[in-house]
Amino acid sequence: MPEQPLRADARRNFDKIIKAACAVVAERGIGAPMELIARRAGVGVGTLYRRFPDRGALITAIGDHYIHELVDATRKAAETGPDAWTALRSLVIWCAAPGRGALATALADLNTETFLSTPEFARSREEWIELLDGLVRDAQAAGAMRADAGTGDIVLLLNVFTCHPAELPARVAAQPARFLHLMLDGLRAGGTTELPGEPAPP
Amino acid sequence: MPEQPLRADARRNFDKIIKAACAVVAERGIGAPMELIARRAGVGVGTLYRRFPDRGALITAIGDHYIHELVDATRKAAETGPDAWTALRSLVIWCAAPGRGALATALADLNTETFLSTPEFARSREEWIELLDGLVRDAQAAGAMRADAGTGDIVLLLNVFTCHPAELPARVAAQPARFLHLMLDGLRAGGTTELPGEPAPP
DNA sequence: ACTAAACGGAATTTGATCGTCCACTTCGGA
DNA sequence: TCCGAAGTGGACGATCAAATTCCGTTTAGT
Repeated sequence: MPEQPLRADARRNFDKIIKAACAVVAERGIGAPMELIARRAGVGVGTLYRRFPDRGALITAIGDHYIHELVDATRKAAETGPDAWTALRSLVIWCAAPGRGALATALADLNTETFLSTPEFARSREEWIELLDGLVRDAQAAGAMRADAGTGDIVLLLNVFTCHPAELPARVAAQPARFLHLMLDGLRAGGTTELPGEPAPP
Repeated sequence: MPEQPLRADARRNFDKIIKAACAVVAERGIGAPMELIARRAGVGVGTLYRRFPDRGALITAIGDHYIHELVDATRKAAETGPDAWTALRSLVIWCAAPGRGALATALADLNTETFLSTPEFARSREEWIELLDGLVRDAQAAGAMRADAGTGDIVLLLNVFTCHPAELPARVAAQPARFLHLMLDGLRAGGTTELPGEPAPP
């Protein structure tokens, strides 16, 4: 989101930095060393600091980037999937892709005072919840998803699934799909266990 | 595991330290500040260092403590549960109890060079796998558990579920049972999705 | 009552990360 | 082609958190 048009090379570096920062933050969390990020981007710390005055600015940029990607992916899934359940499933898989979920978890550590309270962020978030909610309702109406779980459950399930990869055994990281499917089956209609507690609100 | 008989008060502190260390490591991982552990145990850092020359020694002690608890819990579940599936289910729930799973994940970060390669540890681990394997086979033979998932899958599913609580949204931490049940249903016989990949070996 | 053992926590040491600064390089318009 | 603004990398000094040591004081146990 640079205000002034950047010079071509600077623009390139900006992108490289965001990308690297996403990866590194996913691996090491919000407090990852700035230098590590710079290195990963193939750039000097000086360059990093020129574009983002401090860690806060960088993290904000990452969060912004992430929420937009998320909304896009959700919308695309809704449009593409032959039916709501399929869309839901592919969205969940998208969210849990290596690094993506971890990034989300890391970002969740953010103080609420940060950009998480920005009206712009709030709007994106709401948009996302709404899309997701629509999918869930449709999937349930179609009888594909058990009625005793809600949108909030999905969000939480995702959170549960998405540890920092660094903390996962290699084999899980290597084929997360297998375990995701186990969980997804748990959500399908015809679940045999009565779930304890209340459906979590979004 | 003190060699020489300790003075009564020292023995008491030893236990308090192990307990506190388990809790703190579960919350903050392997690298948790030693002072935090000491404080949590209601003890000075000096005392902590008197008993455990360095962090390594403390972590080793914790790991040792944990693997034994795990084997015991598994054996007890096998003996108690009216059937294998019930035993399996209650064991999984035991493992994912607040703090327990997180401790396991934290310990998994350990370098293999550490005590994880101790013959004694290896033996305990094997014992555990064997017990678990027996339960899984029985549950599958009884038709209660889908045949396309194995012991290794359970171990990994547990790993997936057990992030550091510090990194989980409060609501997940507050009622993990709900999400566990979703996953457990995914494991029950009659799963509707063909799982990708191979059953993970233990 | 006496001594070896244990205690707590202040003080010191160590190591890591931050963010600044500046000499050098590159882009892109004239 | 040339020049200045914009951009770059990375060494450097300040800061800080945590590890570990040290020692005067307290306590268990005989």
